[in-house]
Amino acid sequence: MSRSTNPVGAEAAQQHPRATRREPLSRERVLSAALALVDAEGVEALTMRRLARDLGCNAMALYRYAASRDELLDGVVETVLAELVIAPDGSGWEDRLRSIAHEFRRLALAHPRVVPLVVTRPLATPLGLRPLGTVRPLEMLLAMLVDAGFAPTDALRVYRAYFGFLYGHVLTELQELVASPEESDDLLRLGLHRLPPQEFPYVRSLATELAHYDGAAELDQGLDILLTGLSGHRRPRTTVG
Amino acid sequence: MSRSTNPVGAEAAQQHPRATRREPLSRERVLSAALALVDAEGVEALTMRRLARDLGCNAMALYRYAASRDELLDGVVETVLAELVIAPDGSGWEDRLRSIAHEFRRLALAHPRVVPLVVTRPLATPLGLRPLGTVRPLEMLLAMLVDAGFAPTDALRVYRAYFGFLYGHVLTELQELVASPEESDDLLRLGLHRLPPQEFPYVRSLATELAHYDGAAELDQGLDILLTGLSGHRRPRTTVG
DNA sequence: TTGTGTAAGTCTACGGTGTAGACCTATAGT
DNA sequence: ACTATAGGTCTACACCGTAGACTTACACAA
Repeated sequence: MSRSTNPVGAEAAQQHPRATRREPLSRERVLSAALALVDAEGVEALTMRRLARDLGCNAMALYRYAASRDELLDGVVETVLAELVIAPDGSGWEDRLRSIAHEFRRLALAHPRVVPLVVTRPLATPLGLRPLGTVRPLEMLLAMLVDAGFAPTDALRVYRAYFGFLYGHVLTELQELVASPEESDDLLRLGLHRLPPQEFPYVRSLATELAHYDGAAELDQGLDILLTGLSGHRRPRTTVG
Repeated sequence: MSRSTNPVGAEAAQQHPRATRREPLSRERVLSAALALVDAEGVEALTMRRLARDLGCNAMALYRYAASRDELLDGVVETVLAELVIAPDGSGWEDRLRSIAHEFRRLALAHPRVVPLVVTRPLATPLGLRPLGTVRPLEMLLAMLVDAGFAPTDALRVYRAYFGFLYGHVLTELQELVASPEESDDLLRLGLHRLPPQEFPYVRSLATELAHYDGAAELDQGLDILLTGLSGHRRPRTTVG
């Protein structure tokens, strides 16, 4: 964020609406407009000129707040991830992981067109060079797990298994897109009628199950498997009652 | 660089283009060149003009073999996924899932820059409208699981959990990118020195573990958890072995 | 032979893209 | 009053995907 005026002098924040045609730009305003645009029309719609138009400014003005389009995309990811609230203390680490997982799923469903960015952007950038907001969930989860009694190394392993599972679940759930929601026939809704019947008998026969995916339930089942597996394999140093 | 390959003049009229006409284009040739380009320089390097240059033809010629750049990307995904060999019968479903998982991981490591496409492209297209080569693994796994005694509905659930886990693992493993492989210090290799120490104590302290990720081992541990979990929760109709 | 249809590839052009660099302009600090 | 600077604009460039018309080369019927 921009460094505000020093608290030494009187706050000179007198802003005259005359001075600026519209309320002034800011990184936050730019990023939230960018997120809105991606949510509404997808990543490819986020161009500098288009975003500038939405904000009522010149395209080049955006470069004061993001060094490039790529950094803009990173900023969008950061903005979404900042919404991920880590459940407060008071419950065991398993319950907290459960809660965070559902929170993450909620975010993914709220911003489905950002998900590709979330899972993909980190692949291009080494950990230490990523936007801080992207690394923060990792740090917070490690802290939580260590706090719950895990040795740091085990905490990292749990984190990896857990977040990998989470990414995978979200991707899987979002893949169950319906081609034409208004269509009543499940086969048609998913476009499955275009698959050669003799080559894809099972996929076609599972049209109904494919069309109705209870993501929350499936997430819970996965968490059951994962958490009991993690508890069984490597226990925290201290038992958390 | 002359017409040495085809001395007979009967059907060897190939003089006009500035570059010597090599063997004719084909969808396979185009896609394999596209894959090579993505492997070498990343997705953003795959432009029509650049690919055409690599193939020694005009950019517009490519449209005879792919309707658009997007379809080209789908083709690249299909090409990679076609390499995924499903283990033959003779072993139990759990062993086969294990083998396929390692095969998938091998592919991901062999084509890291294609992975974003693999996990991301399906999000844009409903199941039935995807390239057939993309749906084939789903069909094959369903067939295998049903063959192993699962009810189709359970097979689908297993598939979802399994492939979700697989996607997640691969994404997680590929995220452990080293900024500068030649650097000896783990902290520096991952660029972790740029993280504020007081805000990211755990991430920084785990530099060594982050830099040395035994992906195969972690995959196996995850598979252990997943498969025992799956066996425990929903059994096949008939007991195998 | 000639004519014709067709597939493969080329050329040109259009509207769009990210962004470098020069420029403008209103304000803050001296 | 002067000037430095931050915020925003303008212009320009190289590149992008691709529509549409054009050029071939060749198979085959007459």
